Amino acid sequence: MASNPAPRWQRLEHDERRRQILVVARRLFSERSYAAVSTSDIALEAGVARGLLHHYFGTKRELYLEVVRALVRMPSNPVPLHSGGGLEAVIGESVDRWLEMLGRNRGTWLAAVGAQGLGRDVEVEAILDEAREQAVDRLIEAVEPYEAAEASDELRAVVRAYSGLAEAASLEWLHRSRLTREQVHTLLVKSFLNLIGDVLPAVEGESAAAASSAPP
Amino acid sequence: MASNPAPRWQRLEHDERRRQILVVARRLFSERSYAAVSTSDIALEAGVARGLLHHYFGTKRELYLEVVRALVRMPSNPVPLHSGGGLEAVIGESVDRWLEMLGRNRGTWLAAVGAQGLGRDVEVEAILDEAREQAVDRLIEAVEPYEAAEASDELRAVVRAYSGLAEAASLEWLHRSRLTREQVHTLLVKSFLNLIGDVLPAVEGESAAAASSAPP
DNA sequence: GCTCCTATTGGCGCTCTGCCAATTTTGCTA
DNA sequence: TAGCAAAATTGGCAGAGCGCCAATAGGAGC
Repeated sequence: MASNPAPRWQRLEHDERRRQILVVARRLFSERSYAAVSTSDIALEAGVARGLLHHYFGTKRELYLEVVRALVRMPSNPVPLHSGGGLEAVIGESVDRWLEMLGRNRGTWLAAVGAQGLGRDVEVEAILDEAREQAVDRLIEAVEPYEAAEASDELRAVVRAYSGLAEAASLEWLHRSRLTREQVHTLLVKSFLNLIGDVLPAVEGESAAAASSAPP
Repeated sequence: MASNPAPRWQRLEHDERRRQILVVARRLFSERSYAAVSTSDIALEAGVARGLLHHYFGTKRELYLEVVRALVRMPSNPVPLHSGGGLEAVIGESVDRWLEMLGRNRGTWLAAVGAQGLGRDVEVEAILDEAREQAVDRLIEAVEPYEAAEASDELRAVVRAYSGLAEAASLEWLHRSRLTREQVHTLLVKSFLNLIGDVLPAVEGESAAAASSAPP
């Protein structure tokens, strides 16, 4: 008898179990720092044995990097929608969509960009940097129709600087509450137009001056 | 007969030994991540026993926080010199001094602002945030003579956003090399003037509009 | 030269990570 | 429907790092 001993644990499909562990890890790593989260914590909350984490992800660090990769898939900068209208309209809409995304994913975004430590973690840095660079790409695509010249290194750098402004301004809204959403919107749109229309030409002028002074 | 057995170790004064350990820790924590640096590493390179670290700093984390505190004492944003002249001259000089500081402390600054991880480390965050807020204070002091109204929350927020722009732009110079020092200078000065002269009024207008629409 | 103060060492116990063999579950087949 | 084999899952072992504390050893003062 006892023909049906209740299974002590359930056997899940590879991807499903993997996803389940990632969800728990993502939450814990967003709440506390890397060092403050032990693999036992993750295993406990996921309801599995600690060894299973290593079966799926190899090391704790690999699991962590996987979480980071999943997190930065969320846009981290204003992403344009390719609609008609003038440059201001395009940028205004991009900023709007971005702010709406931030409002929905407040906690996650704060965890992704708000944390700063010391000591360069080249792998994490590379992941975050690539995500930001992609955001720059998309923003540049939106600007290109309105820019006579092709995308220069200077344009990329200026847009990248703008993304730093955008992140800091968004923190003022979500974290410090010194700006409203509407104010951030205004700040980002006007700043972008100024950067493209006024600052960028001056910066490119510097470069031309440097280049023309080099030859004899 | 061996009347002078050479001392196996030297006994240093409290502050001196503490400083010596901090120097080593600062270097290692700047090179690698927190987890990748063991207290044994630090003790070994400092030429002391591991237990001594705990005698001076309590825990590894305390030592780490001490290093962070020492690092952010370096200005992390353009700091104005209180000279005469117009707003543009003041800002130009501030930016210039800041870029010079960056050139001298390239590695240290990159370690301090370049590293981003995941998971909020509230203590580290607080230290870095306070340093940035102080930079905002000093920048505002420089602007105040040229601003009619007193320092508003909006002004603080806009300057804080500017510091995000400044950090990102500086990374373009020091890390990615897509901008020259002169270009960063131009970018920062013109952006600041635009932010204060053009963007800030618009942002403050938003606030007034919101306030006046609230009462019946 | 002796003594006392305290800087410094060395080692114990605990937790955490990485690894691997043993065990259990479950789909498939005869 | 019972048995088989593949794969998921567990549990425990070994090594490393951290926190702590009693014991030791410079070295300054008397």
